Amino acid sequence: MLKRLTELRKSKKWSLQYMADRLGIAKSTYAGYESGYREPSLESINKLAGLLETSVDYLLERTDDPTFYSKEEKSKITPSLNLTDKDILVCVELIVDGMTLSPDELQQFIAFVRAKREIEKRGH
Amino acid sequence: MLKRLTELRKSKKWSLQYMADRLGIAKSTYAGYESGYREPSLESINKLAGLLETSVDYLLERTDDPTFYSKEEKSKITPSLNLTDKDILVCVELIVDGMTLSPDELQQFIAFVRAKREIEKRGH
DNA sequence: AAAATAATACGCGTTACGCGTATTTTGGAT
DNA sequence: ATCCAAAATACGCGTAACGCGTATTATTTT
Repeated sequence: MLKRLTELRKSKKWSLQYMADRLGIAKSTYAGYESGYREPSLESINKLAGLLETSVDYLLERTDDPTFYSKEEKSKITPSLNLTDKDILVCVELIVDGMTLSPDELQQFIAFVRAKREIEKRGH
Repeated sequence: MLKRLTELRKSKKWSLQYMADRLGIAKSTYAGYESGYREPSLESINKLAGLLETSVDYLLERTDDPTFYSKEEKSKITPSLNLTDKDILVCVELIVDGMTLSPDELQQFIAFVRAKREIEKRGH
């Protein structure tokens, strides 16, 4: 039914005609998306998310968070830790069973992961 | 072309048949998605993102971040990480040699640390 | 090497997408 | 309140393409 299409379009005070023009489709076609009479193609839903500045997942109600970060923005805010960085423990505390991980343990862990991945590779 | 469908499916070592069964469609139909011969419906792409534990936006290449998490899960992020929390990877990406750590790898690591600590204890 | 499982290719019937157009509704100006 | 234009909703039709079954080819397993 894509009711969020309607919500977002109205919040921006855009008309069906305007939306249709931006997408390059007929007004009746776009109207069908909002009413649930028709389903947009993947390409169209992709454009729609861009136009409305949100995620496809929000339009499909897989999430309630309407914000969407571009590829560049994402890399700034997504918490991702490079464990191979030997100074990582200076910035963040890693805990197992309530006890802080020592630098030695981290080193051993990395060696462990590398060995395991090598074995898995050969397995193919 | 949805090449990420292929990537994620293979990384989980699932067959076309298995994917088709999980989605409730024919194998040839699903194969069409990966090859680009067919396009999945919104319902199917939604299920696919769920199955492959990622976002629709990632499947459609609107983002390069494969992780998908809800608002509540996001709020778990803190400067100190409890690796024993089985949902930790939902919030934070851990990287070794440029490759994201899988849940399996983290679990094995925790078991590894516990065993090592147990041995050290006996040494006293 | 044979058997089994997985992946790719193709033809066909039917769904439903997208369009144009017509009708109804809304909102602003007089 | 009335008129009018713009916006929204409804509907019929042609056809693109979806989904299926099945056949063929490739890959893995025993």
